[in-house]
Amino acid sequence: MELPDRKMRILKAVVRNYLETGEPVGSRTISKLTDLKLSSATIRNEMADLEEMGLITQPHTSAGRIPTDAGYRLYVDDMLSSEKEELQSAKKEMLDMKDLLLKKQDRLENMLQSVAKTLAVSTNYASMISSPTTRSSKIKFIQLSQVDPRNVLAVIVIEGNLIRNKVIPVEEELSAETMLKLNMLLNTNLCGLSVEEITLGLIEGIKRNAGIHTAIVNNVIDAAAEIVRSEEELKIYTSGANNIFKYPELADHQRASEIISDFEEKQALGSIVQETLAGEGQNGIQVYIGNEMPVAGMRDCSVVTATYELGEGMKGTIGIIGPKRMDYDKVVGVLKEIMSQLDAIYKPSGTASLEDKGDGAAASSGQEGGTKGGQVFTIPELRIPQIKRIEIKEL
Amino acid sequence: MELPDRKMRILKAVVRNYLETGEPVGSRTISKLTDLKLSSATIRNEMADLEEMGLITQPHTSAGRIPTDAGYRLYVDDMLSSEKEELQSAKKEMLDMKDLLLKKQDRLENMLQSVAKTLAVSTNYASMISSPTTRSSKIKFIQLSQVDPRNVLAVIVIEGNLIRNKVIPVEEELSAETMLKLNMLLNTNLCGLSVEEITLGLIEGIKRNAGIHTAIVNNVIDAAAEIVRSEEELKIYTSGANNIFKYPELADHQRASEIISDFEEKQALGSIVQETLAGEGQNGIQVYIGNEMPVAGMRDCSVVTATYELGEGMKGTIGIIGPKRMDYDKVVGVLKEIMSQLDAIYKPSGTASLEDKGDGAAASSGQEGGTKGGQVFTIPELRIPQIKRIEIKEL
DNA sequence: ATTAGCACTCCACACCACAGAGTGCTAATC
DNA sequence: GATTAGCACTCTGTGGTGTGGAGTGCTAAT
Repeated sequence: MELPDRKMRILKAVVRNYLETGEPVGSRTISKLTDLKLSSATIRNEMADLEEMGLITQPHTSAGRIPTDAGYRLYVDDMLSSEKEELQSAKKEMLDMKDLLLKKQDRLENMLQSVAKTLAVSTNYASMISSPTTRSSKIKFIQLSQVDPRNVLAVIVIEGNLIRNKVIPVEEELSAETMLKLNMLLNTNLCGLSVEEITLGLIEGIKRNAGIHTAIVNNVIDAAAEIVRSEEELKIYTSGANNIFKYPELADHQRASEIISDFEEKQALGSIVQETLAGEGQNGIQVYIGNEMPVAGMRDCSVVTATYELGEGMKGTIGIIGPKRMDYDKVVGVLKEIMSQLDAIYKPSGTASLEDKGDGAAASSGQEGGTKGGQVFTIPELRIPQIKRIEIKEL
Repeated sequence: MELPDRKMRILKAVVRNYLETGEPVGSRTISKLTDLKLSSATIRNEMADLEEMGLITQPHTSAGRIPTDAGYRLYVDDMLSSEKEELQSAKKEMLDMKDLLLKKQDRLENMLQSVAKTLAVSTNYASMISSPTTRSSKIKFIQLSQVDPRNVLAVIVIEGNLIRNKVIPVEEELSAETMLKLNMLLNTNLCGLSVEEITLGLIEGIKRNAGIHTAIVNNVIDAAAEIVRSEEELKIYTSGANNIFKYPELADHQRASEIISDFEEKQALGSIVQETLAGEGQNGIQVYIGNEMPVAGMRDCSVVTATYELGEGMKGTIGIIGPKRMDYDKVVGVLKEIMSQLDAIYKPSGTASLEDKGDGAAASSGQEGGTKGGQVFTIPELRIPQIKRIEIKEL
C-alpha cells in the first residue's frame, strides 16, 4: 500500500503517540507534535481519510484516533524496511547481557531461561524462547554394557553427539562374548542410519542374528526411536508473563487469564515458533499483530519474533509478546542485539570478547578441558554451549 | 484453643458458607443454615464473641463476618484431626485420574506435569509438584568409550540407575588397550564411592596411574560431581496458575501479578517444598494459610501440601494453591487420593490394578519389555516409572 | 488548500439519593 | 440467665443526574 508522504507522517505520528501514551490521540496533539506545520483542522481532514482507509479508528464518536491492526502493520513494515532502527538505546540497556550470558550457563536450558528473563526484564514485555531444533540425525555409535547382573545399559550416540541411554532389564547375566557380539551386531547394522531408515525388515534380520536376545535388540531400537522423538519435541521457555499486567488493555481478567494460560501450556506458543521458522522475514525478524497472532486468545497482543542459530543448522525462535501498542522499534533493536550476541558466543571468534572479560583467574594454564578450583568451568564449554537435554528411563 | 461446641459450630458454619459464596456471611444466614435452632440475635451475640477472639472479622461496620487466618486455621485443624473428610466427592472426580496416570507417561517429567494439570483442572486451583529428591548416591559403574577419533564418551551410572554422560574431547585417538586400562582404573578406584568421598588425594593417585590422560580423568570426575549437583536441583512443575482469576480476591492486578510471577519463577515455590519436607504434618498433609505462606507475595493465598514418595526414599511435594477461602475438605481429599494412586503405581502390587484396566490390546504376549504396534510402551516401565533427567554437554 | 470558528457528541467523573443488608443495643419473654 | 423481637444506625453498592473537557465534523473565511 502506497501512502502520500503527508498521510504517512501523520499515521506514524498517531502510532508513535499511541504507543507511548496508550490514549487515543487527537488532531491537536498531532498538529503540535509533528514538524510539518499544519493546523488541527487540516490534520482532522487527513485523519478522516486515514480512517476511511482503515488505518486508524476512533473508539467512540468524539475521541481521538488509535491505530487499527492495518495501521500498525503499515507502521511496522515501514520501520523494518527503512532499516535504521535506533539501536543505540537498546544497546545501552543490553550491555549487561554479555555478562549474563557469560555466567556459567553450562547448560543450554539455563542459558535459554536466562535469556528469556533478560529479555522480559529489559523490554517489560513477556518473552519466549524455543530450544533449537535439530535435524533428524543419524546413529553414530551404540554401546551396550552390563551394569549389574540384572541390567544392561544401552548408550546411543547420534550425530551431533547427542546421547541417550536406557537401562534394559535382562533375565540372566550375559557373558562378555555375548555383549561383544551384540555390540558389533548393532553397530554394524545400525550406524550411519537415521531412525527413519530402520525398517522392520532390518530389525528382523538383526533379531535373527541376535539369537535369543531379541528383547534387548527391541529395546535398543526403541531407545533410538525415542531419541529422535524427544529431540523433535519443542521446548519453550518463557519469562515475564506478569508484565502483561502493566498494560491495562491486556490486564482484565478475561484476557489476562487466557494469556497466562497460554504461557503456562507452553505448547500453545509452539504455533508462534512454527510460523516463525516457516516464513522467514527480512533480517530474520517477523512481527505478528493482533489478529495475525497464531495463538488464539492472544488476539489483543503482538509478537515480534526472531530466529537465532547456534550453528550446525540448530535454529530456534525468540519472541517478545506484548500489547499491540508495543514499542516495536525498541523490541526489534533488542532482538537484533541478542541475536548478534548469541552468534558471537557460538562463533569461535568469540574468544576475543571472552578474553578481555577475563578476571585474572582465567590464567590456569591453557590446558583444554581443565578444571579451575573446584568449579567445573571450562572455557571451551562456555564458548560453544551446545548442550542437549536427554532422558533415560530405568526400571 | 478449645472452643465451646456451639461457638465452634457457628464458626464452622461461617467458614463453610464463606468458602462457598466468598461473601461476608450474616447472622440471619447462619441462623437458617445450622441445625441448632437459634435466632439471628443469638447468633449475633456469639459472633461478636468470636470476633473478639480474633476468629472472624467484618470488612466494614455493617457487613457480615468473614474468617480470619486464625479462624481458618481452627477450622482446618479440626477437619484434619477429625479425619473423616468426605472423600466420596473427591473420589468420584478422580476416577479418570487413573487413566491419566496410565497414559504412556514414560517420563517422570511428563508424568509430574500431567499430575499437576489434573490437579489444577479437578480442583480449579493452581497446583505445583516438585520432582522427587534423591539422596546423594554412590557411583556404580563407569564406562569410557571412543565415539569417534576426537571424542571419548564417559557414561557414569550411580545407584538407583541414574545415568549421566559426557563427551570428552581428546587430542589423539586412544588405543583399545588404553581405553580398557582407563576403564579398569576408574571402576576399581571410584565404584562404590559417593561423590563426596572422592578426595583430592584419591584423584591424584588415579591421575598418577593414568599417565598422560589426566585430562580425561578430570573430566570424568567433573561429570560425576555434576550428576550429584543436578540431582539435588529441585524441579518444580506447575499448572493452572490462571485459575486464580476465578477468585476475585486474588484477581486484581497487584496480587495476580505477584502470584503469576512467583509461579513463573518456580524456584520461589521452592520454599513451600522446603517447609513441607521439613515439618511433617499429620497424614503427610499440611496447610499454610495466609500469612503462614512461605512465599511472600502469596499472603492472600493458602496452600495445601502433601508429600509423596516413589519408594527408595525419593520424596516430592505436591501443593494446591488457592485463595484462603479454598475448599480445604475437597483439596485434602483430592491430595490423599492422588497420593494413594501414586503409591499404587509405584508398588509392584500395582500390577493388579493395571491389569484390570487392560484394553484387550495388552495381550501382546507376556514378554517383558516387548513393544506393541509401533508404540514404545512397555508395561514394566509403566509400573515403576522411575525416570531421571540427565544432561550432557558437548564441545 | 488551509484554517478559524462553532455546534455537537460522548465520556469520565463527581455527586446524590436510596434501598438493602447487617449490625449493636435494649427491652421483653421464656 | 439465656434467648428473642424490635429498632435505630451504619455502611455499601447502584442507578440517576449534571457538568467539564476533549475531540470531532462541518461551514465559512482566508
